Amino acid sequence: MSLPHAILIALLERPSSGLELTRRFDRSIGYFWSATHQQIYRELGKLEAEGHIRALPAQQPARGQKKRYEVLPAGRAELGRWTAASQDPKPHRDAMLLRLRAAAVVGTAGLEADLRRHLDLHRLQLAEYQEIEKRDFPPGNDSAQARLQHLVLRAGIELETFWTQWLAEALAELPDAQPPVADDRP
Amino acid sequence: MSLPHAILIALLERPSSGLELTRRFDRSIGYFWSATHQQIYRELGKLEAEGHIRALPAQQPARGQKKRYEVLPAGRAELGRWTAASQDPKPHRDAMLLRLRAAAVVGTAGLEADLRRHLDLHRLQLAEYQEIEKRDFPPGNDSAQARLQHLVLRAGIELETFWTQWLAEALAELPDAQPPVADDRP
DNA sequence: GGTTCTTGTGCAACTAGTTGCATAATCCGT
DNA sequence: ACGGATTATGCAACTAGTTGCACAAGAACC
Repeated sequence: MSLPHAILIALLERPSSGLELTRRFDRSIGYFWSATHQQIYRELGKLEAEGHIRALPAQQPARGQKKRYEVLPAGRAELGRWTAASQDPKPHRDAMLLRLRAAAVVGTAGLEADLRRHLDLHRLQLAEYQEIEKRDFPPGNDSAQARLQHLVLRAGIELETFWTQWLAEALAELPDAQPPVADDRP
Repeated sequence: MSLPHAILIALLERPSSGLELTRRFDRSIGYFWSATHQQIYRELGKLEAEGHIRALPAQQPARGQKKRYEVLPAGRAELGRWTAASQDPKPHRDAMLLRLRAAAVVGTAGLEADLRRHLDLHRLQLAEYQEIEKRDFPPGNDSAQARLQHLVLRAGIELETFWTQWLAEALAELPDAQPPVADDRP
């Protein structure tokens, strides 16, 4: 039940319209809490009804018109409450690990292509994170806020690093597969 | 849509009743695909209706009676098909990362206790994985099946290792928190 | 020999997330 | 000005997962 809170964070960082939020969920926020535009619009409606956000006054509040939202004090309070509240870690579900375990029983036939594809996807994501790190977190900026944001980004970097290494190992385990192409970026 | 396949894997590894499956989902399989007993019973019903599994003939098929299931050829075929099919990686959602990002905006007050609690939980899980590794994968066993299973377990170990390190770093970032107690197991 | 505890099975309702489509406004070439 | 592409907003139906409870059978209590 965290989508509303993800939206509150995004809106606190910058008031936005539904579409702008959607774009930002495709980038930064979405890296660890993804959402589609349909979910976002639905949630914006609820958050407005609850008095946590409000639409900035616009010319005509009609369909197909941009509507920008900002967070109200009640919304900021709710976010603070949620952040501090104790929450159990959600159980993971990872289909690729499951498929490897299935492969131990029914064989590895047909797995190689998808392992390779996932490896490429994770390498791409890792490169994107490293790009962001270079751009937004040059050494020397040590404000508390920047350090926290950097910490979150580093989680992304380290997780993607893990997956690229693990998938490369998995490919090496396949009986008749070529070893994965080395990642020869600098 | 992978719960039915997780169940097929478990049943191929060993035919079981609903409750036995539930227990195994609390341990091994559940480490990367969790499920409650309600989900499992529902899915067993569907899998039986589809002809993927069948109940081993029992004395009285009454309520409150153990019923053991085994996988039929159609079920094994379906699992093979699913394992080889291309699947997009699911977008991640991690509430703790989201909370840290929220903390960058609304402050870190109240976070410390839960960070510490999660750190303990991950350390516990890591210890459990390492125990399993020591018990089930002594050096020298290099059958293809064992290597694949070990690979999956190592993913769990490395992910938990990452989280314990990351959470310790996060605690170190909190303004007025003590550093996390060192993990002084051997 | 009734009571309560534990084990095993299951339904129903709810919540969160996904997929597919609908609609309005605006921009842009002709 | 007209007609199609793009931008922006949104509803509805579906799927997957969670929560809460119900009920039957046997064990164990005493």
